[in-house]
Amino acid sequence: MILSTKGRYGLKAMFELGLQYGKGPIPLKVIAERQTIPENYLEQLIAILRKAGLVKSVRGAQGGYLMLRPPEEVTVGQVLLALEGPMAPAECVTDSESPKCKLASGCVTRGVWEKISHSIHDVIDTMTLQHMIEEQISTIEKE
Amino acid sequence: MILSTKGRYGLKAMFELGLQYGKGPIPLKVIAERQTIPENYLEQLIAILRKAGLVKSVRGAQGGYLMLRPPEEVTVGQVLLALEGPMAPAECVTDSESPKCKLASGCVTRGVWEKISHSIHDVIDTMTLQHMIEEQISTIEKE
DNA sequence: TTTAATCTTGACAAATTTAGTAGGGTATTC
DNA sequence: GAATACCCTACTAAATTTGTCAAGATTAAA
Ligand code: FES
Ligand code: FES
Repeated sequence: MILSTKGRYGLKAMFELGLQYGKGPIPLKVIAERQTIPENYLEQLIAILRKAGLVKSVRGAQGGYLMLRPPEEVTVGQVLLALEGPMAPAECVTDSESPKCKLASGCVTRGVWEKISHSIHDVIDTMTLQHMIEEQISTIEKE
Repeated sequence: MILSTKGRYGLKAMFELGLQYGKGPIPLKVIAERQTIPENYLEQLIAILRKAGLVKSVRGAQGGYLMLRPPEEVTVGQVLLALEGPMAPAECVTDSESPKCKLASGCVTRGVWEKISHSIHDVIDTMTLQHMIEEQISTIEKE
């Protein structure tokens, strides 16, 4: 159960956008180079993030992408939700309105999925891009 | 990021085998019916579990499958590892010997993947089939 | 106003995974 | 030897993953 490159590339890209926050737009090309992501593929990923309302675009020369909100307000969970769908082991433990599992009562695995889901969300819903940035700074200082 | 049916069916099947522990082999057909899993497909899944050393088979009439160890000693994590591969968001935070991520130092997302991985394993490596069985019994009693 | 930078959209596609289906073979028991 | 049940392999339709490519729209800057 490894995440797809969508989530892995996408979070790296959002980190770069977080670093840049408040300093104007940054073109995709730069992000793609820094994080070694195929530029054309990243284009598709950032389109998803744009539609999810996490970033906005500025067209034309000197244009690029920028975050709509400060990195303190954007959680890892929001990014992964947009790119990977609900971060839960089964649909029935998602907040989505589809209860799907009719067998919910009497289902022997539901309890497990709920516990896994909660533990994942404890992490990703509290961790923001700002936390990632701070962590990165402190590991660099140690070298 | 929803688990595939491999993991979802497989854990349900292991639950049934856990219930049956100590009472002789149980045929696949019964498990498939109780948990509504296509029998032929379950055959492939249980082959994986057998190769992983979690169950053994008894051939012939009155045969079937049984768990090698008591349900207290089998964790959800062992089952999911066999069926879904490492339960981590990225390869680099797996115990496997492939360090893959050459960029580990300087990687901005690794910290996130580590935290997610730990929180998942906190749950699945401590939860056993016996826990699932007990939980199931207590929810039935409440009705 | 022209040019270059940049986003936007949509098409295409190879490789892999998912979620089965089908069927013949083998071992065991009654 | 008939019934039961595991064992193994092959096949497949559909979806997802992981991109690549090309044409066009928009805007800033020269
Ligand atoms: S897997 Fe959803 S209720 Fe059982
Ligand atoms: S994703 Fe593995 S070290 Fe960065």
